[in-house]
Amino acid sequence: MLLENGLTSTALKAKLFRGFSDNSRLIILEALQTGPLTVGDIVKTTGLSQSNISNHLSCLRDCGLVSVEQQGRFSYYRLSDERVAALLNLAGDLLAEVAKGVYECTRYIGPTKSNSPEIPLKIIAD
Amino acid sequence: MLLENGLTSTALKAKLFRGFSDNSRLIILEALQTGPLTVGDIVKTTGLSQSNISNHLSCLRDCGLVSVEQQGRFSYYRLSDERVAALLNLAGDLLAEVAKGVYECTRYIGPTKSNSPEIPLKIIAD
DNA sequence: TTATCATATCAGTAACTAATGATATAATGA
DNA sequence: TCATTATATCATTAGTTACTGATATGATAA
Repeated sequence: MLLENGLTSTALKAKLFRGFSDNSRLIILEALQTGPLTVGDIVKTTGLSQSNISNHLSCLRDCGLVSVEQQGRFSYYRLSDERVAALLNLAGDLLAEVAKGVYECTRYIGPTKSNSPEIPLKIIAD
Repeated sequence: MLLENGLTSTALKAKLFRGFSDNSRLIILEALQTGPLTVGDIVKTTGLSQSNISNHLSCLRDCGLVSVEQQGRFSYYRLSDERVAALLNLAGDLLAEVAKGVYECTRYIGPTKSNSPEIPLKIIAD
């Protein structure tokens, strides 16, 4: 389907998946699966820098994956819909049963610098 | 959870989502939702170049999202599991009802060169 | 007001990756 | 064998993007 702006629905879907495809964003989304959190809470639980988290939250908010509620100086973030969590869980199932190869995949979908282990990849399941 | 190689399950999940986060890969996956196709079939239906498609298929195959069956000179590719299609469909639901903002989002999750419309983005839903 | 706290914004940089074009491999048919 | 077909591989390049550090905004309290 071609939309009025020239983007196909497939291109939009790819953009949506990009929201989930970054390690830091995924860490944030999974932290929010436990319930609403302030930015400070997320800083504490994830160890990511404040500006990094704010940048990602801005992105996730614009895309509609999370929502915010202001309370004084605090911003409470939460997942905007239970289907966001459903997508995360379905991906977990895929990872466990279907997409085990992701573990060893270093082509295109390579580990980012911050996640690169010094030790070489090693298969722990057979 | 920290795995033996230093990768967390969250980092693995991010890698998995990257398989779905590229426009060309998604075009290929959605083409395969109609059934098994050869590389040549995918070239015809998508208009992408052969080497580009082969590169992406190699990636998708390594990760376990698609599987191949060789028949003579032809390689028949198909989605490896119905849950791959399920994830695509769930993303479609999210796009329609929750993540409408992706449409306008130009921060981080920006349109790639090949998908950039010359005309500016315009909201068609209110 | 002034200081402090919580969060947001932004430019610059380093790193990542998709696409191309050339080439390699491998199977089939003449 | 030689030509053709189908697919795979690979280096290069151009474009994308995550992170940092500095700064801005805005709310609360002293």
